[in-house]
Amino acid sequence: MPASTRQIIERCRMFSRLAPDQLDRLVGMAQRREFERRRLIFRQDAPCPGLFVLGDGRVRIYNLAPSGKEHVLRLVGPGGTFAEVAAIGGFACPASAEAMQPTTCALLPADPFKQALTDDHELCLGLLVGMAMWVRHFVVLLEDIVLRDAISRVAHYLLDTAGDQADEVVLPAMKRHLASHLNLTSETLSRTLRRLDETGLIEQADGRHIHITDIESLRQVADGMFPEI
Amino acid sequence: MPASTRQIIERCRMFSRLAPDQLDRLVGMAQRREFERRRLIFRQDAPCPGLFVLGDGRVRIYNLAPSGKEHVLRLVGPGGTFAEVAAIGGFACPASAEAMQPTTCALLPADPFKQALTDDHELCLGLLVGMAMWVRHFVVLLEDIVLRDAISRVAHYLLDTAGDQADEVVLPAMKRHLASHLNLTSETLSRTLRRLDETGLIEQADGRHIHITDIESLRQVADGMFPEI
DNA sequence: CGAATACTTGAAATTATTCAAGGGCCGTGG
DNA sequence: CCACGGCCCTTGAATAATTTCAAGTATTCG
Repeated sequence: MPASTRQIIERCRMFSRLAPDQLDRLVGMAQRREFERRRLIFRQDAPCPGLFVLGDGRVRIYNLAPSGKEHVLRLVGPGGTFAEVAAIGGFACPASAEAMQPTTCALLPADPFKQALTDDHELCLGLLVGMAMWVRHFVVLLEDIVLRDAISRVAHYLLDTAGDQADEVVLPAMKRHLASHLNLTSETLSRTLRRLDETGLIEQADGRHIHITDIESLRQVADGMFPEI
Repeated sequence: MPASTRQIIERCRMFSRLAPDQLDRLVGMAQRREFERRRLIFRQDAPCPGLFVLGDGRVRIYNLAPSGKEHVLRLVGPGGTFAEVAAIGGFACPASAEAMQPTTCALLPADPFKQALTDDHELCLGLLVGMAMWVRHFVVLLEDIVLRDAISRVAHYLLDTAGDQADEVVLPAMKRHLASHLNLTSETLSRTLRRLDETGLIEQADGRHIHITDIESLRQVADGMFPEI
């Protein structure tokens, strides 16, 4: 059963602190948008249509270099948002977005949304805090790419994606997109996972599932100490 | 003549849209902080003391990997702010900060500043927009590092730093810090600048000053087309 | 002026990429 | 139900970009 536009907005983490009538206002301006698998949602440098709230499906935010190389900036899942920054700042989309699966979104158009921000202090405050969290996540990604080598990056990603308790990782995208996100080629990611598997730190069940078998050692690898065997 | 704490806050780009009484409130909570050259302002993972507004001097925001490698995340000049994100989000400093020159700041302590954000809608809105700009700049940096090779990165940095009209670049930090910012070693930066100089796209006057002699070609280099000579 | 630090340059080493080819999974259609 | 074609993933070998190491020169600060 597909989520209603209201449900999409209510379930969004960015809006979890809002009061009912504030939510109402957002629901009032929201436009429902559906995308089939592989459909382009918006293109880099196009005017930003507004803030997208993701209900079902998955979206890949990516950038293309003139050379043709692609970088996956974010992988957004249900409850997440995208194009927030461009919608708020009023500039063009800094990246492209594509639906990786059949996807349902609520679109909060840029102008009414900015008006709501101007009128509604709570909304503004909530978004500010939400954005701060987002920036931190982003800084971590940058530092990962710059300060860690391939194997540390992959180890850190697995630990981060598994969450605090779990030792089971479900990869949220094709490996070549994950690789691009971590600034690796898919070949390097493949080789790196094999090394981690061969040294007994993880087990690659099927293509999408990875089991962490030695979390302590994996943490050491993430911190730059690969145990020489 | 050193700027007063009030002047520091009035001249800050982030607060340029604020009305006088809103500025007053910030000035009221501000603490003046001075740092000598090379002095650590705060350390990565320490509790965030608040939002720093930079009056005079220069500050380097950087991160250290366990391996010892350093990455310069930002170079902040007069009128800029730092530690905004941690102050707003209420988490620990994601990086360290060091004064590169004798530096004067106004510190807006985290708790009163957050209170001001809660009370003052204009302030909140201004900061939200300011932060959106900052995120965009940051995304550009990440895409630079990931999608461009060394020579394109340097060319792009020079064009960006020169501004729209000017063809004169004044480097805001030691070359090894610039190199780290662009995720290069200082050796690679040195070699890259020499290549650009030898091909006649730039002229290295003295250590700190670079003159752009062929802006069109430099743009092409930034877009990944290095003219094979 | 002198010591410390920053910058440049060349040669060697290394990591990750590129190129090339084979294997595996999945959905479609017979 | 099985065969076919397409795409994704894996693996190995060769390549290339950047780093590291080492040494010398220039600059800056006290």
